Amino acid sequence: MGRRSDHTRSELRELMLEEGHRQLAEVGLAHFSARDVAKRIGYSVGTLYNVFGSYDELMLAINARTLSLWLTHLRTRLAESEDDDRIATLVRGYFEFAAEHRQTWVAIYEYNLSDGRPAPDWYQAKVAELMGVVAAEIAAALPRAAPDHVASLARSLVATVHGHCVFSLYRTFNLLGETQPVEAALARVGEALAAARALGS
Amino acid sequence: MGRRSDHTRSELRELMLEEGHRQLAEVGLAHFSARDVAKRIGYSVGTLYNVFGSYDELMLAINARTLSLWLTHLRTRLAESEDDDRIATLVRGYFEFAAEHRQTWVAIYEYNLSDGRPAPDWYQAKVAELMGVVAAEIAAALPRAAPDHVASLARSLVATVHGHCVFSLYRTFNLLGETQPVEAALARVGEALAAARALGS
DNA sequence: CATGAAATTGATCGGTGTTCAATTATTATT
DNA sequence: AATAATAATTGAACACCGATCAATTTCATG
Repeated sequence: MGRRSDHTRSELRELMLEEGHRQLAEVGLAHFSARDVAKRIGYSVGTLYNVFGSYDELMLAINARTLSLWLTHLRTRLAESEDDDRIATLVRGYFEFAAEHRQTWVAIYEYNLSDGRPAPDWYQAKVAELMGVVAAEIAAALPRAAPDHVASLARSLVATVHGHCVFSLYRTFNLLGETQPVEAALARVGEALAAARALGS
Repeated sequence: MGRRSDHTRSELRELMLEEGHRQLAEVGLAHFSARDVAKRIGYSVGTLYNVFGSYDELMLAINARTLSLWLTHLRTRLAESEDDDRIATLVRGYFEFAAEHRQTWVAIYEYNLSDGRPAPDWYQAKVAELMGVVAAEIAAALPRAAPDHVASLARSLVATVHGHCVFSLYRTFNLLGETQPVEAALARVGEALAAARALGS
């Protein structure tokens, strides 16, 4: 009983993406199932494969959606923040989003494409957009720095914050003696910026 | 045709662990299969489950083995290094090991126990041992620092290096314009130590 | 040699991603 | 309006996976 005109192709895609994202947030990557996503919106597995082509493409689309949500989260925090330390706002925003969207955030990093292929350009562009937001704030914080240096420092600082965030969320590494990962990350970022300023002036 | 006396229980465990580690290194976590491990050493699935009890315990044991290898790698590098910057040696050792043992190293972080249970104490102790090696070098580098401060800084610096290492190994995040992650990590660690020294003196 | 305990097996279960012939629904053509 | 062509949808089938457990085989003990 096909319902060819119930939804257009793009409506169907949107339906699956929405349900897929909800599903991933609920059960986590380990228990995520494309079959279930299809079932929950009342279609069969075959239709999902007709729309997305493969599990990889579905997961990529879901992760891209998470990246978009993350981007708007960061931009909103920047816009509404009273704090004039915009980089600290970014760091806190990084942790906030990861904590609030644990499962979908983790999936961004834990899902690797089959046989280790790199992500397609459109996806990498989304990641670059996120990095761009950071780079812009770092450029503002270091007016005298060269663009190359800013980009490279942005990557390094994101890596720094990411490392702290990962260690705070993964229970496997929860060494006893709790730390304050956000404060530690802020300290490391602050030191790096101070060092860059000292060198650049 | 059971071969009850071919191997003792611990020999069997060692066999499975060895083959499991080799298998994981070859095919990666995504294609790793307990069935295959059993088959390759000439036993059936049931026997593997008789020895390890569950997939979780097998993976935990394999990851623990990777941690041990990592530990000896770091200690060896420290012992044989001509460089008097022992912390730089540690940082380079971190990257070296991750690059040389990609699949098994990634599994340490990507394998999460079922339903999110925390790792058992004996496993967390292994992780703590690794952290201890780092903490010892940081304590030596900051003679005037309080032990609490050293431990907390050690965690933060490991997180920093880890973040850089992850970004350098995950192809999904390979933003164009390659960086030198090792150098960046060394710079961040150096700045943090300099800041700690400036504060502590 | 007999017996009972321990080790080993592999069929079985419910699940996964993926494929694809068959069916159904829509559109185009006559 | 009837028919042909096209597109969408289905779900059974396949080859895997982790996990279970009754049946079998091995071995030490009496």
